[in-house]
Amino acid sequence: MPDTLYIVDTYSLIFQVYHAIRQPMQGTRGQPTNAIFGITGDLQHLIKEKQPTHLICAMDHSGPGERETLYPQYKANRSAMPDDLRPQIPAIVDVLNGYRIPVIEHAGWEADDVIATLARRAAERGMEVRIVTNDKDARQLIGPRIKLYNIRKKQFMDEAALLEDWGVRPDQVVDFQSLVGDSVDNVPGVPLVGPKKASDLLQRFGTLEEVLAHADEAPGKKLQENLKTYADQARLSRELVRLRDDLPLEIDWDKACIQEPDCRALLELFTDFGFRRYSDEMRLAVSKLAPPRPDSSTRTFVTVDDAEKFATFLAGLQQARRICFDTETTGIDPTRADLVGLAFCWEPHTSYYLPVRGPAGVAVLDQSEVVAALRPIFADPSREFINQNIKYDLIVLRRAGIEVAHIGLDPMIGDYLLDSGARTHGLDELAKRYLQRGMIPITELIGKGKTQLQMFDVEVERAAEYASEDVDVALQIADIIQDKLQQQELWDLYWNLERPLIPVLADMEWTGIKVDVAELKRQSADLAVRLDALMHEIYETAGHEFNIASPKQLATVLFDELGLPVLKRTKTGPSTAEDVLERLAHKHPLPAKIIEHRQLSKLKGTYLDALPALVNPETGRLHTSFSQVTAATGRLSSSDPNLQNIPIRTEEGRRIRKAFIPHEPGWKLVCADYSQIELRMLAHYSGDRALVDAFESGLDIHTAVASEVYGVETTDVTSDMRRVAKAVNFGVIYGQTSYGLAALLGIPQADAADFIDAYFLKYAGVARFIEETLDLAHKQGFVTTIMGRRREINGVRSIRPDNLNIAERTAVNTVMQGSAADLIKKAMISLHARLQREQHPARMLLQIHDELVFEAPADAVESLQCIAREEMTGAIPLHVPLVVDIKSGDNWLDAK
DNA sequence: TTCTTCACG
DNA sequence: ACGTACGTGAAGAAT
Repeated sequence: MPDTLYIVDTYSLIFQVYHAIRQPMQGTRGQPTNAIFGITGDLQHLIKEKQPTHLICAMDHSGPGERETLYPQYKANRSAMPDDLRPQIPAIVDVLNGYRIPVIEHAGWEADDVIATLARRAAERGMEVRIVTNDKDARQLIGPRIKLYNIRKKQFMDEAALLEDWGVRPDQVVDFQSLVGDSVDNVPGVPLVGPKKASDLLQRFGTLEEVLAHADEAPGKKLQENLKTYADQARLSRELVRLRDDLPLEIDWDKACIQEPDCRALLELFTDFGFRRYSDEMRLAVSKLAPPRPDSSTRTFVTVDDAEKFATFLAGLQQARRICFDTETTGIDPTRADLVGLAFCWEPHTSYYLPVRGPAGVAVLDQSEVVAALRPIFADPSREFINQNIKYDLIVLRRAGIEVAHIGLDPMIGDYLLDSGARTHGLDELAKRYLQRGMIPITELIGKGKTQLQMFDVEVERAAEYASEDVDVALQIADIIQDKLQQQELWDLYWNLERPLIPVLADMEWTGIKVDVAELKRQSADLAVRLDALMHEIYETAGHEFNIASPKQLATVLFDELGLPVLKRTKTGPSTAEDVLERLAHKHPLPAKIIEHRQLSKLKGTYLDALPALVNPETGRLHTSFSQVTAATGRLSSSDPNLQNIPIRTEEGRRIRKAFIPHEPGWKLVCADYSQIELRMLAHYSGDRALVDAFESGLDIHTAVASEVYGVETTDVTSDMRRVAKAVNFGVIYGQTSYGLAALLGIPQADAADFIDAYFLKYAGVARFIEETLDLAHKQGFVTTIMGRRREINGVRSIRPDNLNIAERTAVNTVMQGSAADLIKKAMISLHARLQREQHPARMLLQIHDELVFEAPADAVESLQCIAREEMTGAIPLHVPLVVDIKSGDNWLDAK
């Protein structure tokens, strides 16, 4: 492959994107950024998608050029640079520098001439050249190695494409333009000659001179006259249009090679411009620039591998009050992981590793002796234990027979509270951020992929080095994060909410939930039959077999073969998402069948077939993992398996819940749901009288809102009115647009807009709350939930058009979603404590954002309901009543 | 690894 | 010009 050079006509691109992005965009200091944003996107597209080996940006040099000397009116029709574009130019140069893309300009000549020169010289060196421009003048440069690239349409123009468009060869382009003229650049041309005539004439006579010489043979009297009268004007035009490709440029081709960008500089720029996504990407790139690992001689670690060393270690540990520890185990699922070793650190730079399992024949400690000796120390509430992701170790230790009484700071969770939007809160990441150092990657010990080893296969000394680094680093970082949490008034949130939640979640994960595997298999077999029949119907309807699960193949069938209209596109092609298929369903029988097939195969693949494989063979139950640090709003997330998205909305899906059952006969599942928790939060925050009243009245909230907005009695609210009101109620929480509401309800956008207006008129307090939230978000750069959780928000505009932008929707939604998350966490903690205190047999199993699932003996269900209702409704006093619906049953379906 | 789709609140 | 209601996780196809 020859080298490929992309030459960017930078100003051409700047004007394109400036005019393309009409929405006002502002950086953190209020400066306009739309063109910078557009250019950045274009550069990334070029670098990532086109993958050139070389890239150069050509820019006009300011000041009059030689063409003006030749023809003063040249480019006189070009409007001056807009005021909000000019200040963006230096910023764009900064971005180019950040990407280390050379900027080339040449006094007195335009970028076009620079481009022409670069293109010729590069082609002579054997490079493939692509010129990124919309400027028609550049078409004269097209050649065997030189093409134009239209970055907006993502299309190349070569000789063939040129012939198709203008009907001329590249060497005829100058003559073509001289005949036609160009009103934008104020190039005169010959009157009456447009693209079509110019093309005909040139095809017949070859060149401008020949056309002028044979003026008499041109069709039409007036045209013949014009060709004679304006001959000199055409010749002048030729001089204006013809580009110079012989500028005396000094080109350092090495500098034009694509280089690693200066990520730190770009991060700073993008942050200043308020480019959320780009700055996130850069932050990621910066974080990948691995800092050096400190010399291992700066810390010591002791491998405690005999009784004598163990005794010495224990004596030291006894003295320690604040202890960082970590477990090395046989796996990542704590409910089935066995101990391989334990690491401890209570003073910086000195740590200990206790191997209990190692490669064959290596001296290790006896696990039961270690456990027996450590048990009372972990159980001592006067000691504080800290660790990265301590919930994992709580479960591992419990499995090994150790309970941890007193938990201190988990740096992972602390970091999450400091910056809930950070991509990860892993220890290696924290080490980079807080200590500017790298760590031994686990893959260095056990490898990765298929050949991955077990921790106990690793030489004990190396395992010790790795494990002791972990605890040492975690302890140091814990101190730093603790300071930051205290400074930022987040300590209370950690200490009294997130920290006490850790053992609650550990308990829930440890307990797990029982599933009826036979029931899942029965349902799976049912669906297999239906899917098979459906598959054959689909093949028949389509006329041939194809992979129904492949959006790409499906798109070919729907849009190419059946000729159905493309209603929506994804980045890579026509969308086949459900809403699209739904709108196509009245045109053809296939889309409906696809929808059904998709739905059933989703249920089968994601739930019915996947869940049985995840049942822990030791416990016979499913043990999900709750993450406390994943959702930026403060919600929990659930994975491996995700038990927060078990189907409920369709009949077939709902049925899956029949397979979730209590772990013992005679027990029941109990579900306790907060009713309209986020809307109640909205009422609480806004204090809106009408909304608070609606909740106090105890009426169905959607009916109440419909009655208010439509101005009818609640008894006269139709189901359609309620449906609209319900959508708007959700819309307020999400930061709706009239477009979105209209699409959702299938009503005209104007109607949707009218309803939204009417809503905000009735609920003016809600409108005020949104305004205040946005003001605050803009001023302080973050929003806060009811318990003081913070989420950083970038990109809230100071001057807003009708709709909220993404950052603004996020800001408003986070206050409600996050506050609801705080509330249920608080409830979980007090509920858990109370069940324990009262020695209640019930166990909390799952949390699904506004719902808790328990299991309890049948005769304890009633008391559980009382306790749950009391603790949940009373978790945090609000300005509106909280309502909790509770049901019980023999399985999750019956308990909902 | 990334994209698309779809399950939930 | 682009996208279109917030927040998640998993599966399967394509790259």
